[in-house]
Amino acid sequence: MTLSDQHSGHQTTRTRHKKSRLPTLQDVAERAGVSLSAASRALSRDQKPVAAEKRERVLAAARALGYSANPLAQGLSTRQTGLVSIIVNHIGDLSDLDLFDILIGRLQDVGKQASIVRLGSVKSARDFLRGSISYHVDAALIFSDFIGPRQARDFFRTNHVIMLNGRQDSQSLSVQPDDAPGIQQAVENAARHQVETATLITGRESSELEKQRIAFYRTALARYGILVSTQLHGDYSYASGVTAARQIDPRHYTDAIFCTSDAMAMGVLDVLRDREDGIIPGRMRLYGFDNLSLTDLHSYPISSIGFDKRDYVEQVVSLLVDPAQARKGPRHLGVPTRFYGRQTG
Amino acid sequence: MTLSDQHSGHQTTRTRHKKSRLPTLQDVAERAGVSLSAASRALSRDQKPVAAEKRERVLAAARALGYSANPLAQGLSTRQTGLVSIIVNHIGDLSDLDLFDILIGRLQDVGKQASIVRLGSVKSARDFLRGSISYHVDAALIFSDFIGPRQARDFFRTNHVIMLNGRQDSQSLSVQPDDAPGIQQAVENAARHQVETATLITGRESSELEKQRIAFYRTALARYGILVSTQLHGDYSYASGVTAARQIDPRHYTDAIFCTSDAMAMGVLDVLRDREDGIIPGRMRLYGFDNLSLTDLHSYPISSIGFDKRDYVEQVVSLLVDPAQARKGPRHLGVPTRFYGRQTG
DNA sequence: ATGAAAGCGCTAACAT
DNA sequence: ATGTTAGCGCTTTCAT
Repeated sequence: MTLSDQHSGHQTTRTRHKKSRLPTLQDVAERAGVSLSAASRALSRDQKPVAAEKRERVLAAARALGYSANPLAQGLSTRQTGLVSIIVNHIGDLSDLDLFDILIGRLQDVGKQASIVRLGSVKSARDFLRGSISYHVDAALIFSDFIGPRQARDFFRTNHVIMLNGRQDSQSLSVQPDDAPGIQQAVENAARHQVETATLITGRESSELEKQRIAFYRTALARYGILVSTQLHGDYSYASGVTAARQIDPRHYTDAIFCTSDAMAMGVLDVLRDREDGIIPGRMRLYGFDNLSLTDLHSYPISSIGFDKRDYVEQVVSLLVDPAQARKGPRHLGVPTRFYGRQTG
Repeated sequence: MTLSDQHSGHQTTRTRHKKSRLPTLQDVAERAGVSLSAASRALSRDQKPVAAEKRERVLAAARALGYSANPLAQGLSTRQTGLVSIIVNHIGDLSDLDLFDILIGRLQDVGKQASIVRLGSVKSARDFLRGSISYHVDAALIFSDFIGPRQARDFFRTNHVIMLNGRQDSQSLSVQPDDAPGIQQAVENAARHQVETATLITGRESSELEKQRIAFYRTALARYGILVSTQLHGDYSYASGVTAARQIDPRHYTDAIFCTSDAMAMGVLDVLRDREDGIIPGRMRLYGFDNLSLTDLHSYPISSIGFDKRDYVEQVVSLLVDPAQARKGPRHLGVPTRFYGRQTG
């Protein structure tokens, strides 16, 4: 590439033999009659030293050519891809779609692209991640509970891993809802309505998170003198809520049911509606968990416990945008839950 | 980089000054005592000429180092990133979550990563896409109805744009459900149950797709001699279903309601349940559209019309994996819808 | 079969 | 402020 080439406004040796590529920075520089680096500086998002007049020429050339930087090439230099991967089990595991929508929107706001990685099963996790782009992203948001903090650091050899599945250690960054206040408020609500006996329908007790959550319920219930007559296990799903509700002995009086997911609560509600044999929806208080938007439907007006999704996402983004700062400040961020009263509670 | 360096198993000049980078192909080559290109060939997924013994050494070295290729760098050479972007308005616009889950899973099966781009609003679309990675992906799947086929080709330099929003032209690739059979079957079902008068609750008639759908309904209804007593407009949402249902005049007898979305049908059902003034759920047949998994819930046992999601995704993937073939074969693929009978129909 | 070398498109020293 | 140059990590000619 000779100097005279660079100043010609026409096809260059480089562009000639490639048929109709996208315009490159090289092309822009040539058209503007400046050096490659000058063009790079002019187009850079942070203020780099360029003569105002020169910058204009470059910008004009870029516009004329319909130039758009290749993030891959940029990434190769800067080691920043602009890609953030969101690691989930299945899509449905993100119990709330709204959260997902807000998260992706905010990521885009701060110049990141969301890439969804669906793990599906435990075994494939490690191998899969190694092979994929996820291995080289700016940050990874771990929603999947298949991955622990150590593995996460091992997989992504970056510090930019944010644990959102409740599995954190002292070294990791994390954001986690604080279940206590919401549970406390829900139980208080029950107590105010003269609830004396409660049934607990929980998820897998293998999860640390769930164990802790159950402890919160029991502590709060005890505080108000509410007896836990039964504890049943489900897997957070609607179907498991149905199954659990059917196991409740009608003769065994209970005047409130607390479920650790809204989906289970929905299943419970549908069973209660079908039964005329002692447990009547009108007399029974039902509390869910997650505050799914589905609980706004007329047919599932279930009181629930949840956190502010925008708040949550904001915490995640704050860890993302300035990881240096994040490393100094608190590594584990929390967002409080609160009680959302509806018809059933 | 001297030859002796290459044969030493220790830190090389290159690795030394970069603090703890990920191992590169260079590192693998050095450890295996082969050239860079030999290592590349050995690790290539398609069979390149390498001595079997050499390949083994390279593979071993790669394993020992925990090497994993950098897709960005590969992409810079091959112009293939392994990224596919899914362009949507909002996440909720993908009326079915399941579809999303299946799609991402299958993309991963064929070695692609899904990147979600949330457009949010029309105006930002063009500018946004130009700046982002999406501009340089292997393919773009357009679910957002903000983007037409021409714009899509303009945005993404590639031909690998698949229109999934119903807005296609002769040049574009597309997959689209064929609404006719499902509608025909639903109407036939109504006719078999002595339905004589029907109400139609539709979405925005500005959409070509919706207009066509309505035409299908009217044709099928006419064929069975069913009278359309009223046509109301909603926006596909639950809330708009509620609003529409409240507008139905109780004195105006109708014995079936057809909605062009399940969400609207859910709203309608909830209104019907509340009303005791003439329209009784038991006597009224209700048909939705989309076959949402929510219609499997006890409280919304709504008969619906939908397509097989796996089938649909398979069509999309088929266009993706071999675009050359796709360009020869049919460019517009369809998946048939069918009727899913539940309690309400 | 194999290695050297030339890119892919860009950024970041490094001089000037 | 500006241009030159050396990478970023990989694939691919092109000789051998």
